[in-house]
Amino acid sequence: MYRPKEIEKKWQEFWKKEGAFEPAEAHEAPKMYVLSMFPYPSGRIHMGHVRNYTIGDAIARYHRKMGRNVLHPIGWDAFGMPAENAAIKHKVHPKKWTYENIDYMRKELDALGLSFSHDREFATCDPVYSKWEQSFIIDMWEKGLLYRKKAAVNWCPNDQTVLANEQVIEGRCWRCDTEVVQKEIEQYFLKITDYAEELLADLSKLEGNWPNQVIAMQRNWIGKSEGLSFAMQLDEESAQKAGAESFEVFTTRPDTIYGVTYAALAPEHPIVKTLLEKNLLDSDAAAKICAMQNQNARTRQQAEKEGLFLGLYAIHPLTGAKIPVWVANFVLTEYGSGAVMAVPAHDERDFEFAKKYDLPIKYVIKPKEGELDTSKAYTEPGILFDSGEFSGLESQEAKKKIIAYFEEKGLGKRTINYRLKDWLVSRQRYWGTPIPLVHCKKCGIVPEKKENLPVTLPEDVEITGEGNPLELHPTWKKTTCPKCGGPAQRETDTLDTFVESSWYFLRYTTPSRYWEEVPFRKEDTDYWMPVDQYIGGIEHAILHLLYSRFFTKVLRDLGYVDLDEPFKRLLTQGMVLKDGAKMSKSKGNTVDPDEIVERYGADTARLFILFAAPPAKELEWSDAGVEGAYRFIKRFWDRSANAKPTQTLPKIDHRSLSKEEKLARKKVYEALQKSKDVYEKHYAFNTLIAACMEALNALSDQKNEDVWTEGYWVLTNLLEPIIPHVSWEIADRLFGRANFAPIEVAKEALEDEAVTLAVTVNGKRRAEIEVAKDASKDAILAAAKEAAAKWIEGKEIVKEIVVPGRLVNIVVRG
RNA sequence: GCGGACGUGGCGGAAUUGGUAGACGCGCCAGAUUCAGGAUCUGGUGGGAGCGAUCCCGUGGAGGUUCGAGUCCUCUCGUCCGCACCA
Repeated sequence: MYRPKEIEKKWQEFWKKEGAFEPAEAHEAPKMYVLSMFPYPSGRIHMGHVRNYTIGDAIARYHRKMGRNVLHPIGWDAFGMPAENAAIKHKVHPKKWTYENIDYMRKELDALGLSFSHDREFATCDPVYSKWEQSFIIDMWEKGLLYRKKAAVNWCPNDQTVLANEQVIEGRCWRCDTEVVQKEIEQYFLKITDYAEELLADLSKLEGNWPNQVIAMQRNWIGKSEGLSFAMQLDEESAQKAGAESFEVFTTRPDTIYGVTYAALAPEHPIVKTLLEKNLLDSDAAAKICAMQNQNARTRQQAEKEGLFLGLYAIHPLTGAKIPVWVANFVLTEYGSGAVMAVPAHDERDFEFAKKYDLPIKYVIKPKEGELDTSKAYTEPGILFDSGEFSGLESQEAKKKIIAYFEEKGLGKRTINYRLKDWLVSRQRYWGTPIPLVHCKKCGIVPEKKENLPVTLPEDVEITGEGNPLELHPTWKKTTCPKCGGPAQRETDTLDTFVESSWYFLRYTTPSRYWEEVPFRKEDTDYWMPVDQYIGGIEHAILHLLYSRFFTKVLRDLGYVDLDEPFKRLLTQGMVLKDGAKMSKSKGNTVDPDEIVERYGADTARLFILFAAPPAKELEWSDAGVEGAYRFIKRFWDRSANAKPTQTLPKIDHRSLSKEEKLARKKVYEALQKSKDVYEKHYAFNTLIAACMEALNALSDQKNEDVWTEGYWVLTNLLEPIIPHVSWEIADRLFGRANFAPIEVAKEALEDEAVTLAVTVNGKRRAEIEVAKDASKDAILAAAKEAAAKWIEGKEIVKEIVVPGRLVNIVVRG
């Protein structure tokens, strides 16, 4: 009788007692670092976690059984706003709430039989973790990679904090979905833009090992574009009005420069501000511009193109023509220089704007073939005309020559622009890593001395949700200046929690007893890094994965690691759906993992999740499917009675077996052969499970005890990563687990002496023939013609094709 | 608009370099067992025609390459995801 509860409890206790999953500290055996993204301790695990950790666990267990030194750690991404929200709502301290959640969730994960190293477990809110994070932050400050500036930032009015660009989804807060507003405050930024080029270039190293989608998303996010930037000179009168001689513009289409008929500034452009301050625009115009400025990013995106003439004229740098200068709502202040040269003939946006305000449209590029259609913008490359000395050139060539001309004459220069912006890392929240900086009236902003780290959070705080508790604390921020010793104030901002998750994978490489002395040991990161297989949700395609790549490069340049990229292979697992929608509390379509484990056992939950869909695809929850998984395990358990205990793989004389016995062996070894690709290459666990099911079905059609025994020897090995508890129990009873090691494929079991070939006539399947494995082509053809006589009779045979082991195709005519 | 993924039975999904489409599981049908229900076991199950051996049609659609296409090429329709006035 299969009793999952007893078996699972037994082995979970055994694994714990034995410390069965701690990696060897010696750096001798070939290593395998398998990592599922660590969870936020929200309170309870959900099916997404179960899927994430089951996939990682299957991979880790496989490699362990193959004799590799496997690092498969777990930890807790423990800082963050939900803890504060819980504090506000339930009057419980964030620290208490967080650590209690961790204790509960650890039990839930253990109940799934996940083979984690528990020695290396930590929470990112542990002060001993903050200590090193603060140390890195100080290094970055000293290197100028962390800096402070006043900036218009994304402010979430609900969470009372700033958000990074990456955390604003369609104009709303990524966490609470509140509409984000703009606010100007002093903030800390990490200079991720210094690494834009390398972050972009190194994506090509990840190709083939990371999903294309993630690579494409990061490329797009970094958003590199090359072109020409130059100064548009204002005429004398305009310069006086604007209080500026010129303004900078950027274009990726210098080949269209002779088609410039106007210029457009962003509503926030300094020249526009000056005009407003000097009251040089009439009240209607001023009101209109203010309205544009006050539109948030989201509504502006959807708004119709709007603008107005500023009464200024610029000089075309090549033709000397007078170019009217407009303000326009479609010009983004944060990209490039916040101003554009407009070429309505060859840019859709400029065209739309020109049509609306009746501005001239001048075509200067024509297609290589065919007519120019002047009812719309022609945005493709082509041949230049009406472009002075550049007329007749192709776009590509003209771009180069025009940039060269500008550089030669000192008018402008070749420029690369990125969409990526510096990472805003400060948060006005309590439950985060304190930024280890001190404000001194005399010395300015000074880093805390490293020997004083960590700067820890005060515990006696009241969290109300209004303002920053560190700012409001009566004494915490009072300190002395690390430089001059005078009175000073601590920085009260804390770090974005994505900083913690940007290096946690390095921490795991070093045994916990060193954690007080070092963030991680170089010898350990040299051995373990990069992570061989990283597994997590696609929602981290940009945020976490880009920040981690950045941090790795920074830590490399600071001398901590010798590594360019942290994650060698990435698997983004699909969502878990119920009734076609993502499981969520608000939709009320969740399935509680604890209930499934309680009812069927962890092995059933794991089997169902790995069988129902390949890991990268969405997985539709099915109660009937879970029942099916449970039935399979029960059969697997019950039929193990057909095998006999042994310490060695039985020797079988293959030739003496019956057809059914041979087929059973074949299915068993086919599954074994498949397992290598599944566990090491494509992770299509569903197909391996199907192969094991076929093998069990085939074993059940015969009665040979040795074949049964051999079958279980192989199948408990293959299924151990997927359904570990029942596999350990059976393998322990039958084989003393002697089979938990690499197994050789018995080649004779895979080679049939007779093969079945399909006979097709003109590609249509007509018959089947059975021929000896080594039958000659002539013999096969003769058999095929006999079997397909009915379709060949009276017709001329044009061609005969024999595909060994597959089919025969006879092509006839008439 | 740009980028990515994808489209196969009632459902989830299988199908090496092009080589017997629908493995495996769910569901459904029938039978066995059981006091009953449930559970278990055995068999069947793409659609259509026929008593039947058999035949025809079938991988979103239309073409093409090929002895042979779910797989390759062209066009087209549709779904999902990400980014989006980025000059």
